[in-house]
Amino acid sequence: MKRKTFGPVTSQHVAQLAGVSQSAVSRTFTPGASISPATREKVLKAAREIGYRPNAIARSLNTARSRIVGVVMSYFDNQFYPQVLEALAQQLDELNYHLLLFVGDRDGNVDRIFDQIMQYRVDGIVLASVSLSLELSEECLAAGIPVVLFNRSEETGIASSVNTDNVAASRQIAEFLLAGEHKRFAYVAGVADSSVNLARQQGFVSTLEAKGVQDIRVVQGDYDAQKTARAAQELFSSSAPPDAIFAANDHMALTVMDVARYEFGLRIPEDVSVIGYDDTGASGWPSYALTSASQPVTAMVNATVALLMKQIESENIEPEQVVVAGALIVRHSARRPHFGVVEKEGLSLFQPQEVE
Amino acid sequence: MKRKTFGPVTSQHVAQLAGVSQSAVSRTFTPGASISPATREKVLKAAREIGYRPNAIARSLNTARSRIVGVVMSYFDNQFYPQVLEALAQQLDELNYHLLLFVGDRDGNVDRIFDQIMQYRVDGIVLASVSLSLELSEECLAAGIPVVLFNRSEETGIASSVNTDNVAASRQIAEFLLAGEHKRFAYVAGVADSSVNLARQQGFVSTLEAKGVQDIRVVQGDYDAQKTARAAQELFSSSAPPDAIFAANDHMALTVMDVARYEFGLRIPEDVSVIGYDDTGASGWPSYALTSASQPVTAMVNATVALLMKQIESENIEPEQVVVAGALIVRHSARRPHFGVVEKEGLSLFQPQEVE
DNA sequence: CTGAAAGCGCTTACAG
DNA sequence: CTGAAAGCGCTTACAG
Repeated sequence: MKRKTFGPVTSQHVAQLAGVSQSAVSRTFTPGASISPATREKVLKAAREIGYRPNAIARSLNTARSRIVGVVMSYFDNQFYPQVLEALAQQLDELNYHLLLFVGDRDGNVDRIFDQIMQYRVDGIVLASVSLSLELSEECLAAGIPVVLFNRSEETGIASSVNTDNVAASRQIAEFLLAGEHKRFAYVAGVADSSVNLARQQGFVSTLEAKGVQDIRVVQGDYDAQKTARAAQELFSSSAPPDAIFAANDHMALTVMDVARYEFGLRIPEDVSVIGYDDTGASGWPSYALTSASQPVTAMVNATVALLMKQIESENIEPEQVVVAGALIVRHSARRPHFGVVEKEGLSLFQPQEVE
Repeated sequence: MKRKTFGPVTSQHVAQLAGVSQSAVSRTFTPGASISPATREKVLKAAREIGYRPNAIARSLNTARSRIVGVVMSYFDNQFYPQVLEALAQQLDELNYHLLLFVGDRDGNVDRIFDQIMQYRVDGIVLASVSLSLELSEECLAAGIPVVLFNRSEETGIASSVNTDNVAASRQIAEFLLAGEHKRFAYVAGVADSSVNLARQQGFVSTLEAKGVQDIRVVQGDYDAQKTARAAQELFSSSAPPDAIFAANDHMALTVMDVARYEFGLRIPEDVSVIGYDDTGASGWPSYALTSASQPVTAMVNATVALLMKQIESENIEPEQVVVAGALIVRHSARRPHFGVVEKEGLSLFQPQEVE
């Protein structure tokens, strides 16, 4: 005697039990299909009785919609990404889409991931992986599947993307530090050719230079804790160590803080100010109290999902670059200037009067 | 003129181009199927030419294997889970399985998730969600789909599970604290009826009681940062505050440390020792240097995937409870005893000689 | 080794 | 509103 509960239950079984055609069963589970309340009820009852659920796989085969979106992500160490993933899963779920997760491996094996994505005929994909974004997005676009780049962009403007205004926010950080009367500046860079790193570095450095600051040091953290620690050590052991450091993201900024305090005995912000980018959970922990440019997860994910849905629905894919508004969240890791910091909803923000 | 690249490419198209039957195409993409090298080559060439990739959806329809495993997870704030997710995605990918992510929502809406899972005919599911594990696992088991509970278990032993030895590890924590000559103990509990919380509390409290310790305080942190902060405040503002606190996981332990230091000006470990469970990334950061019972992510995920595969392959599901070995990682958040701490591979572990 | 054909569980024109 | 039937893109006995 088999222990199997019932084996797979199909619409046929339900039809039989309800005494209707298989089409009728299908229709009662297809929103908007034409079906009388009476037969609908019969079907529903039968379905409940034998525990029937439409087979989504079979459905996608003829609708040519899988209702699956692929998410390519890596760098889970950076709390920003898990936060994004959680929000993405929830929002997608509300729209009855599902999330197939691909972890970009360090080898940057684009082809393999692309292959998998294509095989599952995902309806869309969001690329939030550090490295392999560009190639992958081109391939997907070429294959006609909607893509949105998350927290990254590419020059050609061929793909849609969602970002905060990296240049503007980094300029603001420079101004904040300048207003705090810092003298020796350093930038801890992420992976050198990542779009957000480029934008942040440019916004920061060019603003400082415009104000006549010289000798801005740039070291490579590459979004990696170990490399960042080494970069920080290099900075702090130099003859004229910086008194103001902007790290391209929070994860690196926290590492810089730890090195400063525990390896060099520096006080923050008395001896050195540190600012990050992301405003990720740990940045708010009192042990760090990191001043950081926020990337509003919910708003960014909202925009991403909206973009994706629009593209999935409309045939022709019109690329769109969305920029979500962030703010410079002021905490205690950087000396505060004497002006420009305002209180808002329990947070301190840097919002100097725009003068020009 | 349409801009579409080619539209969906099917095995039919390839067959035509290669001058073979559609079956032949199918066979060249089915490992182990009987096909001559010659026609295989023809097919591969044609496939490459028009960019063909087998449709995984269609395939699963007749193999009755989706090669998808569902992962139900929540509580992404706790870094342990993102770490697990990343490892899971990678290991599954190596076996050519895919990961469909479900985020258990706060409302504990089991039915909805179960519904989605069933609709996609996932081949297996891993439950790593705090709340809704039990009901969900029962439903899935009843439906005949392999389940493994991750970092949780249930009494009936009907479902497979992967855990560390929560009772033993918590007993060890008690002994460590005792050896450090602490006097007033407290336990910060997770969600009261979660299996791991129960086990940790029991291991900790019963060991202390056996040694004659009285007045062990238990407060509820519920795996929630806010509640944990309140619980810690309660602890520290009492007349005889504890000098030794074990929090059911690292995430809560870090919060306790922050409250102790920044709200009560306590020194750690001079005034109070704090120990956690998980040995999650942030615990190693110098700002915390949390002493914690480790949950080896890779080993646990290995075991999970192995269990899942075994169950997917064999028809009858033999539930199995796997216990992965952890260790008490000694850092600086708790006073060290004068014996029992050994150095191993750059880490300090608590390994007193077993006497009894 | 190979092809014709049935079938996986659905959706969706098409007639009625 | 309803059912019979074709078809989605594959896999897999079955004959040869």
